[in-house]
Amino acid sequence: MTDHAAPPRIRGLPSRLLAVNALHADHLVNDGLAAEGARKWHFAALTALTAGGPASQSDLSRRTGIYRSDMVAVVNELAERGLVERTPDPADRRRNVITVTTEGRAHLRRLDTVVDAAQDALLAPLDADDRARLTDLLTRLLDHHERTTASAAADHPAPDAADD
Amino acid sequence: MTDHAAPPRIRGLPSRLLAVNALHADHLVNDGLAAEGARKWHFAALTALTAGGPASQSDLSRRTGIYRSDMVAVVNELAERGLVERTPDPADRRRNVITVTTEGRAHLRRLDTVVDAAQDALLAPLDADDRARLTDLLTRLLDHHERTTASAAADHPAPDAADD
DNA sequence: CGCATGTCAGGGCGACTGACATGC
DNA sequence: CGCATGTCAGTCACCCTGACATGC
Repeated sequence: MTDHAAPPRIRGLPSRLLAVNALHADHLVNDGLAAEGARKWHFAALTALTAGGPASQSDLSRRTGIYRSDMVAVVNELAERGLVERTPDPADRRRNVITVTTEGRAHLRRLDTVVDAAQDALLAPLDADDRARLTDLLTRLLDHHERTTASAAADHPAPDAADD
Repeated sequence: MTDHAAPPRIRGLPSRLLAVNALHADHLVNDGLAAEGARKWHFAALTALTAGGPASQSDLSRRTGIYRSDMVAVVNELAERGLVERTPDPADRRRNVITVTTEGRAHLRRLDTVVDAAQDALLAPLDADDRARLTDLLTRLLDHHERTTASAAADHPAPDAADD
């Protein structure tokens, strides 16, 4: 082979490494979820609801990092499939209270295994120690940038669970 | 504060950590480049050209990870601004040979400092050792998945410089 | 012939911005 | 009054799939 591979300058750029790896990770997760007829947002919303209890759409938006405007469609889809219920909040008539159904919980259980499998495929080349190191480093990065971003911004949710 | 933060289950998912951090990184890089009137692709293409020498658009596509179909627009924009030149290849009349101009090199020098600054902002919370660790882990992940993906796929470029 | 190149047309998804009616 | 909520409409970048004409 000649010398025309991608320049190391660009290959090793942290921002690029993050982007490309995130792409691969996304494919793994999306492919898995697609097999169950779901997408990242369904998983994120169901997880947030199961872990944090019933919530308004705005709450859900903040918990998951999905925009309020996009949350409408997500809840619609989940509701159509009977995975959540959307009922008006008697205490605050602006709100809908979103609740997971029993089927929703069952569905989430299946999604969980699929997502776990994807994480495993993603991290395949790393042993347990390296996985922990990577998670730790990424978490520290995230915390830092969430803190930094926190000051600005009013409408958009704290980038929380933009991804699976 | 109450207990309604994002569920740890989702917060700590490697695929999500990658996605959210990649988003932050993208913003940093894009904002920096925007100040110079450029975008990721411009930087990627100019870098590849400068490092690897003149190339056809297909070559460039393979080097950078930008799809052939999208490369057209990138080269158009760079050419309009006089940063590259597109000349027919006499040896193979299907091809255009793309060459960086002097202005292109000067421009890239400015982009380089901007991108470096973005990397620095991105990695701010990590010391030199941790940065090296992170880069190493991400590189290993990338190598693994490139190898795995390599078997399939014909048309699309090896995901190389999809970012910045 | 099969294969590569440049080009265009277009789909799909996700991030993101407004605006607006309703209700607090 | 200002502010939050749910909703709709729509932009933009990126990822990705064809298809097609030309030339090797």
